[in-house]
Amino acid sequence: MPDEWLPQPATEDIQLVKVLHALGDPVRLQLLSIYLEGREVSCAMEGLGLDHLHKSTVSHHMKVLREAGVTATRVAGRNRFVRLRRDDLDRRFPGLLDALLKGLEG
Amino acid sequence: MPDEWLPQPATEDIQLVKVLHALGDPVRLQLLSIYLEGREVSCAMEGLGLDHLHKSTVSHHMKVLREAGVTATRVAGRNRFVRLRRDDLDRRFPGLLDALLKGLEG
DNA sequence: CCGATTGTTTGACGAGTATCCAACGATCAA
DNA sequence: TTGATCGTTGGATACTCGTCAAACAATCGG
Repeated sequence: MPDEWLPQPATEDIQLVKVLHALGDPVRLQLLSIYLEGREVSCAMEGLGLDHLHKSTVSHHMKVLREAGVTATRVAGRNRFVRLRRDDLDRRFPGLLDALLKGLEG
Repeated sequence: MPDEWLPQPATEDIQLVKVLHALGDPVRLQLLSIYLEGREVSCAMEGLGLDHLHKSTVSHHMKVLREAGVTATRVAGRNRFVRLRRDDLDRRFPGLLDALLKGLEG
C-alpha cells in the first residue's frame, strides 16, 4: 500500500499572510528550524526542544503549519513524517526560506 | 525643535518571531506593502485600502509594527510619519524584506 | 481663544488561540 | 488476541487579539 498524505493546500493557493501567521509563534518557528535541517521528523521525537509541551499541543501546531502550506505530512503506519515544502515555498516566495534560515541562525 | 521619534526596539533587539507575528495579519501586511513603496506615510492618509477600519484600529496596528521593530515613527506636529526600518531589517534579517516584497507582488 | 484636525488611550466585546487532559482509532509487536 | 505506541479529536480553560466607540491630548488655523 502506497504512502498516504494528509491534505494540504496546492502550491498556488499558499498565502503569504497565512505562512507568516503560522510562523509568528515561538513553537512553530522552533519546528521550522528543525524542518529546515532537512530531516523528516516524526511527531513524538524527543530532543526537539518541545518536551515541555503536551503531544496534542505539538500535533495542533503541526496541523497549523500543514494547513498554511509550510509542511507536508506523509502517513506511514502509526507514524507521520513531516517535511518542509521547500520547493513549493521557494517557487511561491523566492528567498523567503533562505532569509528565515539565516535569521534563525543569527 | 528637532523631530521626535516614538520608542522602538534597538536593531539588535528585533526578534524574528515578533516580526513574523506582526506581519501575519492582513491589515498589517497591507501596511507593509504601502511602506515598501518607500514613501513616508501619515496615519490618516486616505486611499490606502484601509478606509473600512476605525482610526484607532489603524493606530493599534501601526503600534504593533513599530514595537516589533518593523517601522519607525517620526512625530512632526499633529502628524506621525511612518517609514520602514529597511536598513535595520536588512542588516538583521538579510533578504527577508526583499522576499516579502516579491511575495506581495506575486 | 476657539474650533477643527490628528492620533492615542481606554474600555468593552466577540473571536480566535495555546494549552492541557481524557478518550479514541489505528497500527504494530509479541 | 492482547497490550503498547503514535497521533488525532473533543472539551475545558485562560489568554491574546482585532475591532469599535468614546474620551482625551496635542497641534494647527483663524
